[in-house]
Order: sequence, then C-alpha cells, then structure tokens
Amino acid sequence: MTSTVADSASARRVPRPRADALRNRERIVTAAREMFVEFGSQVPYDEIARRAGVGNATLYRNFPERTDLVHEVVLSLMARVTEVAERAAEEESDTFAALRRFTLGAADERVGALCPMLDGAFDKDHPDLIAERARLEEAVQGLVERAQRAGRLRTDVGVGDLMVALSQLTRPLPGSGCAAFDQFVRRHLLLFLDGLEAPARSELPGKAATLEDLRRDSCSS
Amino acid sequence: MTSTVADSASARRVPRPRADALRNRERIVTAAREMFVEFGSQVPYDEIARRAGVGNATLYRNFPERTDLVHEVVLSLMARVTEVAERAAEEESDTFAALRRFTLGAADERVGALCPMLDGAFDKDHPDLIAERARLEEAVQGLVERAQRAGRLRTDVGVGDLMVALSQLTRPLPGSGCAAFDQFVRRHLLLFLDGLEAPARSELPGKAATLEDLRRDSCSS
DNA sequence: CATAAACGGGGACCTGGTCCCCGGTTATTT
DNA sequence: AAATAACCGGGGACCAGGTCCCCGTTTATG
Repeated sequence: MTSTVADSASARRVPRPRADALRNRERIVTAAREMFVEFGSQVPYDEIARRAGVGNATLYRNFPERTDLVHEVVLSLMARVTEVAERAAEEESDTFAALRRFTLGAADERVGALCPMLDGAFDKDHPDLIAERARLEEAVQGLVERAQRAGRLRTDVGVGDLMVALSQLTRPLPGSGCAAFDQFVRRHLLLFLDGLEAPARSELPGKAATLEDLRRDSCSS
Repeated sequence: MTSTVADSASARRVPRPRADALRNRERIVTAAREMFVEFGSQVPYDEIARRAGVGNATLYRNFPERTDLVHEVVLSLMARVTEVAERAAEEESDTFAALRRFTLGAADERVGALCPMLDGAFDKDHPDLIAERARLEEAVQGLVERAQRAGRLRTDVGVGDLMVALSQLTRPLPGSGCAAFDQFVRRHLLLFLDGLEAPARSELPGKAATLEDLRRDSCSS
C-alpha cells in the first residue's frame, strides 16, 4: 500500500468518499430543503429520496437521524443567506437599497424554511449552528444599523421584525407549488419594505424586536 | 303523538335537537378552528374532541366526514371576518383607518387559517361557500375601493394583495403556540399597511392582484 | 318520573412511515 | 482493461398512530 491518497487526512482508513456519493449527498440536501419549505420537516423520508432521485437506502445511510438532515439543511441555508447579506452590504451603495436587495435575495433562498425547522427535535445548541448564526446575525444587524444611521430606515423596528416578517411572507401556501406565487411574494415584500422606510407613517405597539427576543419567544410554547 | 314541535320543519321525525347537542356542536367548531390554525386541517380527530371537551364519538357523530367539519369551520370563519369588514366600513369615518381596523380585526379572527384549508379534500364549489365568499369579497372590495378613491390607498395594489399578505403574516409558526407572537403580528401588519398607504414609495412588479387571480393560481398546482 | 336521545371512553382495525436486507451497478486502482 | 470494493436502489416486514365503532351511562325533555 503506497500512500498516494492519505496525504491530508488521518493516515489510512479514510480513502476519500466516492465522487457520486458526495453528489448524491448534495442532491439530498437540496431536495430536503425544498420539501421542508413546502411540507415541513416531518415530510416522509421516502418522499425526500424520491425527489432527490436516489433510493431511500442512500438517504438513510447518509442521515441515520432526521436531526442530522435538518441540521445540514439549516446550516446550508443560513450560509447562503449570510452570503446574500454580505454581498448586499458590499456592493450596494444606498443603505436602503442594500436592505431591499438582501430581503429579496433571502426570499429567493426560501428563508421561510427556517421557521418550520424549529418545530421538532433539532439540536439548537450545536457549535456549527451557533457559529453560522453569529455570522448571519452580524451581517443583517449591520445592514439594519447602517440604514438606520443613514436615516433611511425607521428606528422603531429591529432585525427580528425584519426576519420574522420575511419568513412569514415567503412561506409557501401548503397546497400550492404554484410558481406564479413568487410574483406575489415579491410585491408583498416590497410593500412591507415601503412600510419600513423612514419616516415612519404610524406608531407601532410594543418594542423593536431583536433576535434575542425571537429566540426567547420561540421556545416558550 | 300530538304535533307540538313539528311546526316549521317537515312534518314529524325532526323533533328539534337537544340543547346540549347544539352547544357541543358549537364547541367542536370553535376547537376545530383553533386546531386547524395551529396544526393544519389534518390534525387528528381525537385531539379536536379533547380540546372541545367532548368524547370523540360526539365528533364523529356530528361530522362523519372531515370535509363536513372543514366546511363548517371555513364558513363560520368567513362569516366572522365579513362581519368585521362590514362594521369597519360602517363605523370608521376615515377610509384608511377602516382598512386598518379590518386588517387587525381579521388577524384576531385568524384568517390565516383559511389558507391551510385549501390543501386537502374540501368542496370548493358548495353553494353556501360561494354565497358567503361573495359577501366577504363585496365587503373588502368596498373598503379597498373607497380608500383608493379617497386617495389614501395606493392604486397599484388589489384586494388579493391585501388578503394574501394578511393570511401569510397571521399564520402561526408551526412550533410555537406562543402568545407573545401576537404582538409581533400586529407590528408587522401595521408596517405592511404603512407600505400600502398612498403615495406609493416604490414601484411594484406585476399587476394588482384581484381575488380572481388568487382563485386561479391556488388551483394550478 | 319515564323515556329516548346524546354522551364518552376504551379497544380493534388499518393506513402509512420507517428502516433493513441483498442483488445489481459504478467509480477507483494497478 | 480487468479486478475490487464501495455504493446504490427497490421491495417488504415491522410498528406507531389515527380512525371508527360498540355499549354502558348520563341528561335533557314532556
């Protein structure tokens, strides 16, 4: 056995997974993300496998616990959304335009899926998750604060308000996989953003919602 | 058998249901409405019965088919929302304030529940339903047109936009029966309404959504 | 007070999701 | 290019949970 493979990994016994195995794993996560958004994270394993175009055994082999799959999906989704936020902040000069771009971009990534994730068993305190969440929060918080300092965003709203409304508005109606619905969603997001713009047109009850508020409330049930 | 009872109904054999029977039926519909909102219309029959404080047999006796129950719940909900719309139009002098009042009132009635109803088997063309829907549409359409004519509501939005966004924003997060969430919902509805107010702050893609659009799209899946 | 309608809980049936086994297929190695 | 081992996929057994009915008891009516 000449060691041509085991250069960076631990000695031997980790000969690198096969190419199609990784491809399948990726297809599964993608399919799961779509299914979770549409039917919730309790959707049958076999359905996910079918959507991914793989046998159910492959799915069970890759993710023996449902928790693992949810974890992977949430992580990948948060990474993508964070990416959107960072690019928006970087490439958009107008602070409110940056906020718009983030919002619409996040909608395209189906952030609405993050909410239903919080239902069942799901390791909320996993290190990976905390790290990724920190990145996301920092990015969005940055967008919000920048726009507020520039006087473009009303100051009686918080990151939590934006994120929750965004999630709610982008959640698909259960029955419809209807594509034309996307058009509606964009309209409503833009309307909501118009309401977010300074100066404020009305007085809001309660307090600006931070992300801490969200975490606390969503566990209270 | 002296016919003291069968005055308005068909001859005999319809001696009027017992008092507690009607009371139970009402409690069931109320419980079902709450459960549907929170868990979708596929929620187990036994759970509904438990929430209603009746035995499951009573539930099965009153609504042998799930369709019947959904039908009843939708009908009762639409009636209540229509009521809200009509009172808002009648008692509020400012046209936009009427719109606000309707929106918040409808949220209290949990219109969000109407959406998940459209998933499974559910007789969409029942006469009762068509009639009630006509009343509702007329009432809301009236509110919208009045506000638009008064120049208080932007003209690039339609009844469909309002109803869909309203439904979306009031849908509860699956996991949380969290009461504090209501506070958020009101904030977001008010923000959305601010975005709806004339003059328009941005240009929207697509066309103002009528209720016809909604019906067409939600069946396409 | 008599009576019949309505109630409620417990248990049998059955649908539908989970999870494993094993024969066939496909990427890697010399 | 052939050998080999990892990976794949479908079918079926197991099992949890929802549905639905039966029957002894309660309660409104006249």
